[in-house]
Amino acid sequence: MEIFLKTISSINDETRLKILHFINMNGEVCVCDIEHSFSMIQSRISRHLKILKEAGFLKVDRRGRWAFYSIRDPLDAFRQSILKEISYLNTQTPQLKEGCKNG
Amino acid sequence: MEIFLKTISSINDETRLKILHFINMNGEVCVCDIEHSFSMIQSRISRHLKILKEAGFLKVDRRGRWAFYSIRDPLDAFRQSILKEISYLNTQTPQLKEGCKNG
DNA sequence: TTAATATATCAAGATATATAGATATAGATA
DNA sequence: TATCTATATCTATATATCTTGATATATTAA
Repeated sequence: MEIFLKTISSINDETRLKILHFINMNGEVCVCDIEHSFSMIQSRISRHLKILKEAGFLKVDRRGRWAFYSIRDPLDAFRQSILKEISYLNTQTPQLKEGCKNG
Repeated sequence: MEIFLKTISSINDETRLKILHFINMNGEVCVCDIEHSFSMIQSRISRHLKILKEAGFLKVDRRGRWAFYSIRDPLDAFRQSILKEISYLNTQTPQLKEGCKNG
């Protein structure tokens, strides 16, 4: 029950739905890429990513000073069905903008 | 997006998950049955039922002074997958208690 | 019509969540 | 070491949601 509610509440937010869809479309991205693509301050992005990670949708790979987020793989059938449903929504996702000062 | 968020926020609540599962197990029930089975005040049940109905999970059939709620049929694949996922949760559902003074 | 039952809605207080801005941590580089 | 970049976390405020109790509406029965 707790895990289910954590999963559900993680997608009960338009910003997180957009971030999730953005990562699903673009593959592995770092926090500053999302920050600049969405024009949102870093603390906000970071907080949402944490929630999506703890809900089982995302994984992080830390390389150097960057944290690369991507869709967790393998993903169970229920979370997959949620991702599919989100992809059906007509939500406009921003273009990927490389945001980091050092590539 | 709006409809999706309405669907998601409707199941982002433990009470509603239990009510939804209860109806899924017991078929058609009236408000006072739920009220007495859950030992919750009527306004609370009524409010949650409205939210679940507007989220597309339930339908109402008004007969006499009673409102009978049941799972909407047909139900789309996504909401079906949610119901299935809820049925997997180890949530203890109360026994059905007929709550109305006149049967 | 009057009263009782069933349900819906409203209003106020309590709790949860999102946001921005500030601060902390950690790796890279000079 | 000192500094810069990237990310995470904390705090305060704003906003949304849940709960209860009161009230409103509708149906049935006396």
